[in-house]
Amino acid sequence: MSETGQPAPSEAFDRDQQRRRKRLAVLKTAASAFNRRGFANTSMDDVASALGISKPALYQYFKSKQDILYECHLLAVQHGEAGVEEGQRTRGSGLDKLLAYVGRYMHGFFSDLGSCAVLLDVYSLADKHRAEIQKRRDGVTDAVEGFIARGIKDGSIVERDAKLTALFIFGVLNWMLVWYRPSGPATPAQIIETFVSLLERGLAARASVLIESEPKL
Amino acid sequence: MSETGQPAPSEAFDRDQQRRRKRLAVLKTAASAFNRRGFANTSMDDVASALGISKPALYQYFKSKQDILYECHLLAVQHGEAGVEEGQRTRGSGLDKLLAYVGRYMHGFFSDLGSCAVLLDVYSLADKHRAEIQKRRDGVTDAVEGFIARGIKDGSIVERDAKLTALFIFGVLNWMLVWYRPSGPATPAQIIETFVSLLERGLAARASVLIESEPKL
DNA sequence: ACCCCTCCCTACTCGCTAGTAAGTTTTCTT
DNA sequence: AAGAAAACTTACTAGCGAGTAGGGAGGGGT
Repeated sequence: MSETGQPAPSEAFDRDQQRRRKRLAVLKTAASAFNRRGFANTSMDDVASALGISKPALYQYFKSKQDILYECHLLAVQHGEAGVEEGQRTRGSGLDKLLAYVGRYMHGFFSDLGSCAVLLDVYSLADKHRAEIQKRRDGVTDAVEGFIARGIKDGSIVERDAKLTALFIFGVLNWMLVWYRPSGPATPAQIIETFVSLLERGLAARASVLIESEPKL
Repeated sequence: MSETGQPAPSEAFDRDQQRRRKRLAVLKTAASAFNRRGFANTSMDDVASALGISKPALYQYFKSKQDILYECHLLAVQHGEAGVEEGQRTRGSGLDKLLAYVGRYMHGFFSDLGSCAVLLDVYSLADKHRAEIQKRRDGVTDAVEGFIARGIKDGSIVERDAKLTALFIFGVLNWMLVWYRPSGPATPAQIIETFVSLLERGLAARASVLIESEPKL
């Protein structure tokens, strides 16, 4: 009926496809620069010349500089929320749920977006956007604290302040955005394995992980 | 001999003293704002009105906005270096040295400067200052990695990548600057205790800490 | 009483950059 | 081939904020 009648624009190089790819390239380039040098220290001209185009070309894909930042934050918070869902889905102790969250979040962070996400510079967002991001972040924080509180109750996590423990974990995770470069020496898999086991040993009430390595001497 | 002959300006209200106190107030106010909202989002007018004075008054104490940032970074890196010295002074395993570093750093962070330190926005520094700060930070990083490597060798730290482990720790420590408020619910002592024991358990080859809590069930 | 020094104010300048206007090249359609 | 739409360019505008000029108030020394 109301279909526009286009014969499914076929091939891999139709207009919209290209447009989306270019848009993503802008997002990635900008995010990388934002993470490296900071949002305010990155001009739109910087982003443009990094892509080999001129500034106004950027405005075909994003309404404003803040809009780019907003989408970066959206991606980051979506990964957080995906991690929370993973934790809720996971059957087991509070610790199991927590580690499921951490694993899912890190996996998302590394895989699908190089490092499009930004965490700092929330304040650079327009009030309306900032409120939304803050609220969704708070949701993630609450859920993670919930996993920890549950773990403390069920005995899988050694007794400790749930809020402080959450801040400990967020520190580890958020700092990745500052130092991680896809070109760096460590592979995502190594990073995930190291960090998860550091957290697991630090939190676990039972020293289950100790088994895997014989004591030296 | 070459003393200026002033009869030691006596009391608590001599000129220089007041000046230094005002200067410190500027530094603390600015640093707090920088940490909260970011360097670029904080105008000199903001800082001034937070102190109840006008912008040009600030320029009596600091040459430029960047100068304030530079001193914040100096304070931060000095605490890092003090931690490294503490670690080097400490006799014992690599783990002991590492934990001495962490403890000293956190203690310095909380006590003497509320939160004057800034870590992000290194890029907002002038090139010359940035180079210095980066270099000194690299020194701290190397030393911490050294503690970890030593701990891996002497068996006090469970085998793991020293660089990644250092990044894990720096994440925890650096993120404090973002969330810590002196007015917050947790006391510095609680935070130090919780974080140090989380790190110790995560890193230690022997589960020495387990002794302190009876297994539940 | 006078001067001078410190401190701080109001009222500017000037550079930098986000965003826009208007024209040009490219690319798809028919 | 013609024409229209999309993509991108150069050349601007406008506003924000760091830093400054220059003046005024207060206090301590002589």
